[in-house]
Amino acid sequence: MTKEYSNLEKIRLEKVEQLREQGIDPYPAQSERSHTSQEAIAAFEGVESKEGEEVSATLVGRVRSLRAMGKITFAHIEDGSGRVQIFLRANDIGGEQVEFFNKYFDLGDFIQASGEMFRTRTGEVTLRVKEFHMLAKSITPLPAAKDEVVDGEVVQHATLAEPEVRYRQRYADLAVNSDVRQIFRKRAAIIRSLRDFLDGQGFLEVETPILQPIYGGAAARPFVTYHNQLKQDLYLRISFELYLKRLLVGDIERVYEIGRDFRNEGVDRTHNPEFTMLEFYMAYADYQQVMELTEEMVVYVADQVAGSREISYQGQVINLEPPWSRMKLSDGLAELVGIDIEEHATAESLAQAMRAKDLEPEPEATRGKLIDSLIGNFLEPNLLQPTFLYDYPRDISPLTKSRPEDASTVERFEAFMAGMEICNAFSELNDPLDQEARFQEMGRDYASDDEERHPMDEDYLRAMRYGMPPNGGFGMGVDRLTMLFTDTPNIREVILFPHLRERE
RNA sequence: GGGCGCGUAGCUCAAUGGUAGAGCAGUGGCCUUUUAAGCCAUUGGUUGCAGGUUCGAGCCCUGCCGCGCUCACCA
Repeated sequence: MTKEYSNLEKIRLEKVEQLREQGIDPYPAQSERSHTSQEAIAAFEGVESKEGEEVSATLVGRVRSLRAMGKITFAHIEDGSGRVQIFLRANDIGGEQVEFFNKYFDLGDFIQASGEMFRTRTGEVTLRVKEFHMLAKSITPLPAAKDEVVDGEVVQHATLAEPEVRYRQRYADLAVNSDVRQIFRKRAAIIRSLRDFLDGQGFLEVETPILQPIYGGAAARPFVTYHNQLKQDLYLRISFELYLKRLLVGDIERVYEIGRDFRNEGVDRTHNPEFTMLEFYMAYADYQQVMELTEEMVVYVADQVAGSREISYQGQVINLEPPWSRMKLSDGLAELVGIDIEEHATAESLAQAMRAKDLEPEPEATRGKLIDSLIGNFLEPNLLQPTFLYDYPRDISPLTKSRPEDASTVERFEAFMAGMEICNAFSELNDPLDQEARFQEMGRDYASDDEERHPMDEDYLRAMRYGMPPNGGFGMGVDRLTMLFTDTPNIREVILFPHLRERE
């Protein structure tokens, strides 16, 4: 397939040809810079008041605006540090050079320009260009029409808005929307601060297999692939849990991993087929201690990246200051749904109570799955301020320690804020006999073709039989945390290349 | 997967079923301190794709493709 060039592209291709005919390489390998644009501005402002001092600079960047006015031309170029105005004048470089610039430079081209910094009559620190050359010619016009600078802020007019194009052509989105670049800088800062925090707490960062012969650690459908030489199916991990806990058996007391999980499930505003997870496991801690560490960690991130413990998310102010609310799951459901799950020990009984409230329980669901649906439908959307919901039903928590005083519930919590689930944590089950029984229970409760069923992991049981210290574990969706801190309503805004259906 | 909505020039958007348009970008001019520069002129379209209804379809109908919102499943 050959590309059909648009009329605008054809004109620029012609310019490329003409440059080559003049012996000018439109894509040279060498470039130089003495200052970033902001460094050059700062350097000039530093010496501006001093007599006879000049700032010479060689700047590089992308041409973002062009104002040709006969014998002079103004333009803005943008580099990683920001924008700076450049000024070409026939008096300085001759009329032919100005004409050359006007003829061959388009919006989006990369340029290198050298000269002295000065301040224009209207007060903008600007590079008076002595020399310039093309660093890379842009063929396809960037989809930005016009920018305006108001009080140092770039205001964009009629900029790329179509979400489909923004996600499919993220490069154009980033090139044109500086606020999008800002989101991904913040994302990196969030991940860096999570690492800082955990490293500071004595956790060891590890990497465990993404291709797993047996998937586990969560209830989700996996992606399946095949290894040719081993002649076996492998699954892309749906969680890191079972591998990280094997490391506790290996006497690593505190361990974490930040990486990608893959779940073959629906795609929507808060779900991407691959997403970034943080899991940590902490020997000699239980879920109550993990709760406290969770608060500390999120507040640490807030201090580092937001500079405030109050953040604004989609018009809501969220106060991250510990301690967060703690709500026992059964109390929460009693209050918000009016059903006391402790009075309904079986799925049948609970389903009946739901029907009495005009709810439609899913027919084959277990008691735990019914409770889970009540959480998702009634609690989650209402939990705007940070809240720990704790003590979950046993049958949807097959890796979690039961509560000593009530074997039907387990020591597990999830944290919610802004109507979103942020993390999931528990006192990890370390009794190999109980664990084996749970795997068998799962086998009974789920149909044999239900891919969400936890497969029996014999090696994991063997590890546990060697002895696993009591420990608290934690998992958090990093993308969702990033959504909170960047005030974005869609997970695709915080993933550089989100999955869309393939086109053509 | 279901429901609702959207898809028009490079970008942002118009267009009662009746000649597909504007601003910006582009092209050609004028212009030596502009900054959404200005002024004059001007190019640019298989209206997502394929059918149908109609004298006539961007608009109405059907199917398909893609995206968004939403419900279901999930983190």
